[in-house]
Amino acid sequence: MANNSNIEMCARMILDTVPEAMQRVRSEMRANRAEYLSVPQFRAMLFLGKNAGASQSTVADFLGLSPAGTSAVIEGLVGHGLVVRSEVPGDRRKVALALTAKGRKDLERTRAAALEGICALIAGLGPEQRRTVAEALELLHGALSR
Amino acid sequence: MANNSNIEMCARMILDTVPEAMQRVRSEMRANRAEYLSVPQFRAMLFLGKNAGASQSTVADFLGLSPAGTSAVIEGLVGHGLVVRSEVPGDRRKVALALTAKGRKDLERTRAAALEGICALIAGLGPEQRRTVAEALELLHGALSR
DNA sequence: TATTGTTATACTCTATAACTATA
DNA sequence: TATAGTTATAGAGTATAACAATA
Repeated sequence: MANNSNIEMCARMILDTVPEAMQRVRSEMRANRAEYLSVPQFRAMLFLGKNAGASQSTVADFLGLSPAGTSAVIEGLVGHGLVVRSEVPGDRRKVALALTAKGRKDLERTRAAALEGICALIAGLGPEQRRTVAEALELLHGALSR
Repeated sequence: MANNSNIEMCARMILDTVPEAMQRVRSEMRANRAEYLSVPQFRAMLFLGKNAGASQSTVADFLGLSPAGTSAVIEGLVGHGLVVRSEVPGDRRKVALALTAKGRKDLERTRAAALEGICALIAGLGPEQRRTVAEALELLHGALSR
């Protein structure tokens, strides 16, 4: 019962705070020179920055989107010249995705701007409070990844 | 410099984890009988459940949306018969919003289902880990609300 | 048959701009 | 002039379903 209230309070905080934080992250991204990159597009680029040559279904898994949705997100990035699709020798169904030179440059800039904006949002927290937040988000990330 | 790395790591965790958590919250809501309520619509209803008679601009502040966007969200709720608009005596520009009886009933059901879904997501965490997460989200909520 | 990806469709989100009505 | 809200418009996000190509 104490256990029950514990887990429910945690769930309530997630329901209250995650959408709020998401709104702010999105606003920060738009405000800080990332006008033409949506959050899913940005996340796809972050993933491709670390996983060059990934297939579209791999990206879909990472983004948590349907194949159709992922296709649309990637299509936008290709349209902006940030990502290229190429064939995978050996399995002609698959598409290998990678950042272009422009994509890598823009990712770097956007990433720095987004981080700066988020730093501004949490500037009011003290060092150990930030440590608590970082630790908790790591826990949450682990729980959601399973 | 240690300070700098601390704040930047926290920002990086936010950028990594908040969108991921948002995806899962949305999926849970859709899966658990809340098919016809989007996250912003649900949040608006939660707010109106505690702030009956609120004006649309008050809801806009809470949601972090523009007046136009808020108008659209509310329009959807009115269309589903979950919210009613009424006049404010004394200032005929304003609109007072409130849940209908159906709205209150659906909110209760949706809220329970959403919490249950989120509880399932974090079931893998231990009690003190959940306490850390809840505490951190409270800190984050406080930081974002300023 | 199962997998990878696309196209079609539909509804919602989100923003900006222009507008009406009221204060 | 300033505020509350709506309408118009546009580009993304997100889902499902139907499809083509490949394995």
